[in-house]
This record gives sequence, C-alpha cells and structure tokens, in this order.
Amino acid sequence: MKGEHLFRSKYKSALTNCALLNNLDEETNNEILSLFHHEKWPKNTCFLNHEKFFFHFYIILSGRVKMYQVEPNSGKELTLFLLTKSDVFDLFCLLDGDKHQVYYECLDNVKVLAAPMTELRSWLNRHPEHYKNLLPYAGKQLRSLENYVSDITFTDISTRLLKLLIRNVNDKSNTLELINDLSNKELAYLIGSTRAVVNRHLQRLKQNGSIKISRKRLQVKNLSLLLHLLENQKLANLKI
Amino acid sequence: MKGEHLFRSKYKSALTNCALLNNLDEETNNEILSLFHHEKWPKNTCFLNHEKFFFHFYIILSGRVKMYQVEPNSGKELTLFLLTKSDVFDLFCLLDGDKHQVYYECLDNVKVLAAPMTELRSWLNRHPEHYKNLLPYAGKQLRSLENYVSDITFTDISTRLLKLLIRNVNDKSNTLELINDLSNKELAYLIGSTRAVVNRHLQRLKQNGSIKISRKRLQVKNLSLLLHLLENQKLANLKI
DNA sequence: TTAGTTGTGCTACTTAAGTAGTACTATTCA
DNA sequence: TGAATAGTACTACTTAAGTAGCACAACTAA
Repeated sequence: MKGEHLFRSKYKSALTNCALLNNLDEETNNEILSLFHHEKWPKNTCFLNHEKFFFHFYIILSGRVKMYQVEPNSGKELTLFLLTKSDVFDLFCLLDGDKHQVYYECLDNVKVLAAPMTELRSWLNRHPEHYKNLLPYAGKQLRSLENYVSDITFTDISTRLLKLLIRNVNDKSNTLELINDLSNKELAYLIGSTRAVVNRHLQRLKQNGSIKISRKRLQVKNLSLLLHLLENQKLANLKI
Repeated sequence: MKGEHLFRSKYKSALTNCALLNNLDEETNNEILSLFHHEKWPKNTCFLNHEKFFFHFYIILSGRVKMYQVEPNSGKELTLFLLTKSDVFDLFCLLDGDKHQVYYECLDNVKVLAAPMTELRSWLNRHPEHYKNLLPYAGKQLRSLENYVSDITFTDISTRLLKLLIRNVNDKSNTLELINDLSNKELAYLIGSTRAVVNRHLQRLKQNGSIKISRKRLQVKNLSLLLHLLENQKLANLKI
C-alpha cells in the first residue's frame, strides 16, 4: 500500500485519530502504513472464525463493527464493544498473542486497513518506543469493560438503557448517534439484556415523550428529561 | 533501595514472576528496582483515596489486596480484582494517566514495593522497549474483565459460585486456595451478588457434600461433584 | 469477663427481569 | 407481486435474585 497516498486521502482523519499511529513523524507513519492493505466488508458480514484476528490486525476507516459473544448453550448474545472509525482490533490478540473468543459483525459497509499480525509485531519490536501508543488505548478498553461490570451489577435495565441513550447523544447536534438505527435486540445486547425487556422500557420513555421510536429508528426528543429520570433512579437507590 | 540485595532476598520469586520485570538483565533489573522502596500495610488497611495510586505504582511481594468499587447511593460493593504476589497496580493509571475510581483493601498483612509514578514513567520513556512487558499483563486484565461481563450476563449466581470455587482449587494439592478464608459477603462481592444469596447456594452445596463450611472457612470436599454440577447447569441452559 | 462486633443460617416476602406467545407491520428479495 | 423475514408492541406467566429481619455462634477488645 502506498502509505503517502493513503495518508492524504479521505481517510486521513481516521488515521490521525488512531491510537497506533499517534504522534508519528511522516516517515515512520508511511513505514507502518506500508504493512497494511485496504479491505472492504459489506454490511452484515459476520466473522465467526477467531483465527482471522489472530493472524491480522485491523484499523477501521469507516463503518461500525461490533465485537460480541454468544453463549453456546442458550444462544444468548452480548455486545462487548461497538467499534467505529479509528478503532483497532483485536487488541486482546495483539497484547498477549492468545486467541480471543469473540465474534465480529459489520453493522455498516466497512472499510478497514489490515496488516499481518507477525509483521506488525516485528515492526513494533524494531521500534519499541511505539508500544507506548498502545497503552492509553488499552487503558480505554479496560475502563470500558470495568464500567460494563459495575453497571451490570449495580444498576437495573432501565437505568442502563437511560445511560446508553444519554452517552450516545452528540453534545453539539443534540441528536442520538451511533445507536439510533439499531433494533431493540441490538440495543438489548449492548446492555446485557433481552429484546422484550428493552422494548418494555422504551415504551415507557416513549409515553413520557423523551424519545420517539419507529422501526429501527430511535430519536431522543428530550435529553434533559432523560437526565432527570436518571437522577431520580439514583435517588431511588438511596438507603434510608 | 538496594536492588541487588532485595533481588536475592526472600521475595525473589515475587519479582521474577512480575510482568514489569520480565526478561530483564541483572543491570536493568537493579536499575528499575532502585526506583522502588519497601512498604508494609497491615491487614484490613483500606485505601479510599484514588490519588494515592495516581502518584505511586505498586508491586505486591506478599499478601492479598482487593480492588473494589462501591455504588455511592446503595452502598453495594463489587470486587473487581483479587490481587496477589507479583501483581502490580494500578495498571489503569499507569496506562493512560487518568485517575481510577476504585478502592483498595488489604486482606492480609501485605508487603509491597512502591515507586513514584513519574519516575517509573520517565524510566520507561528512557527504556521504551520495556513497555512491551506491560502488554501481556494488560491483556490478562482485559480478559479477566471481559470474562466477568459475560459471566454476569450469561450465567446465574449458582453457576458463578461453582466457577469461582472450581477455578480456585489448586490442581496439585486439590484444595481451595486464595478464597478459602473469606466470609460469605466477600465471596458474594467476587461474583456480583449478595451475602444472603451466596449463603443460600453454599448451603445447597454443603447438603450434597461437595463443600464443607464453617466461620470464614471453606473447603472443597468433592471437586468432581462440583465439576459435574457445573456441567448440569450448562445443559439446563440448552434451548430445546 | 463481658459487651460489642462480625459472621452464619434461616424464613418470609417483593420485585425486576426473563420467557412464551401472538398479532400486526415494515421490509426484502425471488 | 407476493411470500418470507425481521422488527415491534403487547399480555400473561415464571422465577431467581434481592431484601428484611431475626436468632444464634464465634470471635475481639476493653
């Protein structure tokens, strides 16, 4: 891949925000990008083979990719990460060189850069100072998972749903992003619940006018009401 | 601290197994250890001030330290990690330089090595190849948290309790370790539940003879029965 | 020694979440 | 176009987990 060409291309913003490529001079940047090639994955593509991510490392240029698990006996699903532009995967494999028992699915048409894991590793070994770039990104994923654990154990579904909505409202446009075109089922998997239960809570939010829902479309109509409801739920937990 | 002296001391095994000090030549090893000093913390010491772990980094030489969170409204607790010999903390702070909203408590008399975070960081910046040592350890914590999330969402308390017991049975001695002297409350916090519920399930395991319990003492009497029960619970989840 | 604290074992009750099923609608694609 | 599929809204039911409370035992420290 011509690194220079690509760097000047329309995916520049995806690459400059990518943790792996942080603070590199142009020469180094081109050198590391030369390990990668372009791939396009159509919407709804599923990757069920863990080995794929053991042998290649990916950077998302555009589109959403969900990392998820399936409980083999019950068939229940759980979305661990909703990856998007500038995200990389699979960090687990890169960090410790073990297989990672998760699946991936494209929620949009996705463009990625792909590099053979061995080549990326040997490049990093030749330039160990760039290992440092991985650390804050690893920290972010650790915090995200820790937050997942405490949310699941401390708070009920309606609170988790409120939090999910609130944190995906864009500050500037004041509209729901990233998850606004997901089905109830996909929303449920993002907070470790089931379609029916999430629908039940969405109906209540619809009734009080804070959201508007239609088939695979979700709008936040009244963010301050959502924030208010979240506050109330916290107070309801107070031990007297 | 005299690195050479300490390295030959009785904590040698704690240090050689420590991720941060992996594969270092003796000189480098002494250099990094010179950043650390010795600290002793008595059993039951609590650290509720997040700043402490923002400014110092610790390696456990002996004793157990639990990393936990408290939900401020309800007062519910949750143990995130049960750290022990050779573990380091706080990795979250070291990786991304942000505060980490968790508490720490010593479950034993604990001995640690402590280094100022800034000095450790600047040493690592001078020797960036040693950043690499942190990666597999970060991977291990990521996997542990991911596993926590999927356990909580996929499996019920009795299954989580069975798994907790089984994974803490020492292969060689066939006895329960690490958690064998914890109260029901502490066991509950390790799997995101409550004392009463855990006790309920422990009573059932006692009745079938797989464990023996007394005040703050827990013994596994029949590991294969526990494994058998775990298998059965999985089958019970099968969708027909 | 004793008072206070902590841990245990139990009963009874409440509740949110999950499960099952069904009618209906929107979308897809052959 | 029309059949199949996917998504939604709803009711009724089940259940595990959480909650509250209490009696008692076992440590701990004044």
